[in-house]
Amino acid sequence: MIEIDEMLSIRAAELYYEENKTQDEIGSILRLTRWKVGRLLAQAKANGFIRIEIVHPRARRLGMERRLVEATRLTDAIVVSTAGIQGDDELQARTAQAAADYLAGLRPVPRTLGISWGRTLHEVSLHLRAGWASGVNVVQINGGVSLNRRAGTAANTAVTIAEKASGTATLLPSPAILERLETKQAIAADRAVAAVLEMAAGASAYLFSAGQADENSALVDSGYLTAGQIADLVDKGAVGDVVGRYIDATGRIVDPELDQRTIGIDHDQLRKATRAIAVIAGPNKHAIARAVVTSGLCTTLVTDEDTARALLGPGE
Amino acid sequence: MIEIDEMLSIRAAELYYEENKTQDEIGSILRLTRWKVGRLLAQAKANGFIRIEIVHPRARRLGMERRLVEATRLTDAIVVSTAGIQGDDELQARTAQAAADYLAGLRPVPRTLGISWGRTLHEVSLHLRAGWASGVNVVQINGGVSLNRRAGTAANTAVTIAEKASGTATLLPSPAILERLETKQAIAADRAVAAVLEMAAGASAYLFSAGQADENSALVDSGYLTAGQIADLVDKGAVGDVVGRYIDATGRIVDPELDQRTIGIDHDQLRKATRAIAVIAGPNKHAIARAVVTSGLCTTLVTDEDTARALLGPGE
DNA sequence: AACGGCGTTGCTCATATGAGCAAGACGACC
DNA sequence: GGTCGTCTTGCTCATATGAGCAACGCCGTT
Repeated sequence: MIEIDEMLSIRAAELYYEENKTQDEIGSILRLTRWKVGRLLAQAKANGFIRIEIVHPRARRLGMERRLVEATRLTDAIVVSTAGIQGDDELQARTAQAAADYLAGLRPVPRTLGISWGRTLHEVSLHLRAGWASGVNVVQINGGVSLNRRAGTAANTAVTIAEKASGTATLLPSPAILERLETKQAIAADRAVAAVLEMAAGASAYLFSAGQADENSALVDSGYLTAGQIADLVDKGAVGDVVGRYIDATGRIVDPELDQRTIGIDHDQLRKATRAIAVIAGPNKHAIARAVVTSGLCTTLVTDEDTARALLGPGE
Repeated sequence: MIEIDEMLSIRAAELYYEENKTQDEIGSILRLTRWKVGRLLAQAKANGFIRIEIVHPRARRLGMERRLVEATRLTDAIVVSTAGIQGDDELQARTAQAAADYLAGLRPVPRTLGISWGRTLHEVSLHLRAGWASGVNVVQINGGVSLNRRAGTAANTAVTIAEKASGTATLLPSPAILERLETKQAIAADRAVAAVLEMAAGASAYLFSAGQADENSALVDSGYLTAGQIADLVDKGAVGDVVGRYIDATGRIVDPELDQRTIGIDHDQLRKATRAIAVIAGPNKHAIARAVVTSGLCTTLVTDEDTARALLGPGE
C-alpha cells in the first residue's frame, strides 16, 4: 500500500503544484475522493518530496535561523538562502547584503560601532544604504594597514560605513601584528593608539568577520604572517582568525605568544559585548564559523544556508 | 514602490512557505492587511521567486509534456524531472523507468512490439514490471549482435521484454551494417531474415532509442563503424542515429549509400507507424532528440526535463 | 464466531484563500 | 483647481482546504 500510495502522491503533487488543479479535480482524474488527495499531498510533503525554494538574493532561511538560535547561545542568526546561487562572489554579496540590512535594522542604533576589516567587511560597507543611521562613530578594533598607505581598504571600510551613517570614523593607526612584544606594548601605550583601543573597548556593538586558517589569509597578503607561520598555527589546531587572533575549534587562542604581539581588542572583550555581529559565510569557513559560535565570540551570526547546515549538524 | 514590494513579497514568502504562517498572521507581523499579503505572494509567484519542485525518481513535468505536444507533432510526451538528480546513471534510470511505465500503460496493448537495441532499451527492459502485459510478440527492428554470440544484450533486451509480458521474442538474425550492398541484399532476401523484417514492418508499436553521432556509439563498439567513419558522417551533418541509420538535424539520411547497407526497418516505416515511442535522454542527446522530433520519427517522446527544455527553445 | 485494536475512509465544519468589485488615492493634463 | 484615468486598497462572497470525528473494514486473538 505504501508503494502504491507513494506513486499516487507524486501524481497528485504533479497535478496540484505543476498544473494548479484543485484537489477535487485531481480526485476525479485519479479516481479518488478529494480527501484522499489531500492526504496524499500531505504525505508527499511529509516525505520531503515537495521542495519549495524562494529564489531571490535577499531570501533568508527563517527556519534555520530559529534552529540556530535554539541550538546555540546566539541571540540572533541571519541565514541567507543559497538557492539559485551562481558563484562564490554571489554568496559573498548576499551575505554582505544581509549583514548590512541587519546592521541598518539594529535597535537601539549603536552609538559606537567597532569593526574589523577584510574583504567581507568591505563588501558589507558597500551594501549599506546611505543614511542607514545618523551619527554613528565607527571605530576599528584591530590593527591593519599602515596609515601612510593611502586608501587602504581597511580604512576605506570604516570610513564608508561611517559616512553612510553621517558619522565619524576612528582608525586604529597601528600594524596588526608586531614582531617584538616590546614594540607592541610601546605602540599600545601610545596616546593615539591607546585612545582608539579604549574607544573600541567601549563600543556598543561590534561587527567583524573571520578568516580561515590558510595561506590566502589577508594577514599573509599584508605581510604580517608567512605561509609557514600559518602552517605552524594549523598544526597547533588553528581553524581561523577573528580580529587577527587565531583560535582552535574550541575557540582557544592557539599561540598566546603571537596573540600578545597582536594589536586590537581581545576575544574576552568581544565575549563580554552585548552585540557582537559575526559575518562568516562560504564553504571553507564552516570550521571557523563553528569555533566562533560555540565559543561564544558573537551574539549574532550572519551566514549562509550551507554553513548554517554544517553548524546544525547532520540530518538538517 | 516596486523595490519595496519586492522585498516585502520575499519576507511574506519566507513566512508563508517556510514558517507555515497564514496570510493573516503574516499581515500582523508585517503590518499589512491580509489581502495585501495575498497579493504580495501572488506577485512573488508571478516573478518566479517561488520555485516548487517535486523531488522523486518518478516525478514528471506535466507542464512541459503539454507544451511539447502543443509545439511539435508529437501525440504524447513523457518528461521526467531532473530535480535532485545525482549522476548520469540516475537520469538514465529515471527515463528508462518512465518509458517502462508508459509502455506498460499503453492501450490498446500492442500485439507486436518492434524494438531497437542499445543501452537505453536494455535499461527499459530491466525496469519493466513482470506481467506488464500478456502475450506481446517482441520483434527486433534492426540488426545487431550476431546470433552465435551468446547472451548479447540486444537479444537479451528483446527476450526480457517479451518474458515479462509472457510473450515471445523474435530476433533479427543479421548484422547491423554490411560492408557490401550485395551482401546486405542477399541477407535481407534470406527467408529467416525477411520474415522477421516483415513482422517488424507490421508491428503495432515501436520502441527505440537514438544515439549521438560520436565515437562512443554502440555501432563503433560493435565494430560496424570506425571512429573515422563517424567523423565523416558528422562532417556531412549527422547528429545521431536511429535504428542504426544516421540523420542530420532535419532528419534526412546523411549517407544514402551507407543506409542502403544497413539492415532493419527504415525511417519511412517508423514515420508511418501509429505508435513510435522514442526514448532519448541525457545532456548530449539534445541535437538528435530535436532531429527525431522535428522530422516526425516518433509519435511519443520519453525524455528528461533538460532535453525537453532544449526542444522547447529558450525562454522556457 | 465474537471481539477488540488499528489503520483507513468519508464525512462535517471551521478556516484560509482567491476572485471580483467598489471606493479611494494619486498623478497627469486641461 | 478641476477632472479624468489608472493604480491601489479594503472589502464581500464563493471556493478550496485542513482539522477532527464517526463509521468502516481488516486482522489477529480469544
